[in-house]
Amino acid sequence: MASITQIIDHAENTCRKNGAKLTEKRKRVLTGLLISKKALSAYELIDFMQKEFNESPPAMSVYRILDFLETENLVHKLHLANKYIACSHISCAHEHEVPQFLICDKCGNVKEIGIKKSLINTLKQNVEKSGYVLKSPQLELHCLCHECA
Amino acid sequence: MASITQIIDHAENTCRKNGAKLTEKRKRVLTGLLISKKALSAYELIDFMQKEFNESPPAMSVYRILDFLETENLVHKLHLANKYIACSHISCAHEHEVPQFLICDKCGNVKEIGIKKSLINTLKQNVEKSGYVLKSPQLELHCLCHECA
DNA sequence: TGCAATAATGTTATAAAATAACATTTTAAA
DNA sequence: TTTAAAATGTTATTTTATAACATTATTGCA
Ligand SMILES: [Zn+2]
Ligand SMILES: [Zn+2]
Ligand SMILES: [Zn+2]
Ligand SMILES: [Zn+2]
Repeated sequence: MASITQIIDHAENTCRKNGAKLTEKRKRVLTGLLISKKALSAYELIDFMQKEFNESPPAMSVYRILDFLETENLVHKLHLANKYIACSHISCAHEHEVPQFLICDKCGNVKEIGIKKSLINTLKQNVEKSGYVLKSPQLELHCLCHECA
Repeated sequence: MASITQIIDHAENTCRKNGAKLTEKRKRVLTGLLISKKALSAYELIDFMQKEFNESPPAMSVYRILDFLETENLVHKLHLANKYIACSHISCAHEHEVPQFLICDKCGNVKEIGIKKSLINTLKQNVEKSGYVLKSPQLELHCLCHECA
């Protein structure tokens, strides 16, 4: 398990390669999400940063920064509850798979797993059979985690 | 394709069987959702009813009524965007399957299809392999509809 | 029937989440 | 250095959701 500093360094390199800049403020927002074990809404993240770093960036900036981090594939947005979570593969070299999120409805813990190609194909086929085109097969499932089950 | 009146009558019977009451106001909210082809938020639904029926029930009541209709399986809530849509099987006699929603990201049209048992099992297995328990396999997928693709 | 108890709906206030419009600061190029 | 673009800040507003309490309607029963 890489340290936060290592993760941030790695993320900075990834951004640089994409011609994007991981600024100090962006780093701190990302650090917040990395430390938090749960997915957080923008406002929850601000509260969290206040407690952890004694720093509350304005909501607007946080929204923009989260958008940026999402574009760079450093965080994911869970539409299910409009919350964000740091990518589990944030320091991996491999291409990012389509993520599937297991969200514990009780304690809020989230686990990110990759979707099997075969499952994606099944989904795609189902969708096409209905005359639709699948844009993103990202799945977000209501679950209970090991502790809460 | 059953008429709205027929659907409402059928829904009323279903409710009665469950010991619940489909009141006039509940009927009108449901009618709104039935006429709308898209999933609507509570507030969008109020606007829609204002235009269609020249009637705007208070938001609080609409939220409560939507909760009721959801409990009775007459409408579904799409958590993806916190919107509601009338069930496609609202007049069917058969047991309701686990729904899978194809949501057109461009025009907002939603198609409700049933999930194959085998797909549900695959999902369940994936989840269990990760130490979680699947609470609800309802799927909400980002798609493009035939017209928008 | 008349009267409680319950259910359904209404009202008002407030909280929470998201976005819009514009200002300022910082950074990178020319 | 000057200028353009990018990043961030500020303020206001909109949208969504819930809480607390009031009123009305319905139902069961004395
Ligand atoms: Zn990821
Ligand atoms: Zn849990
Ligand atoms: Zn349905
Ligand atoms: Zn469409």
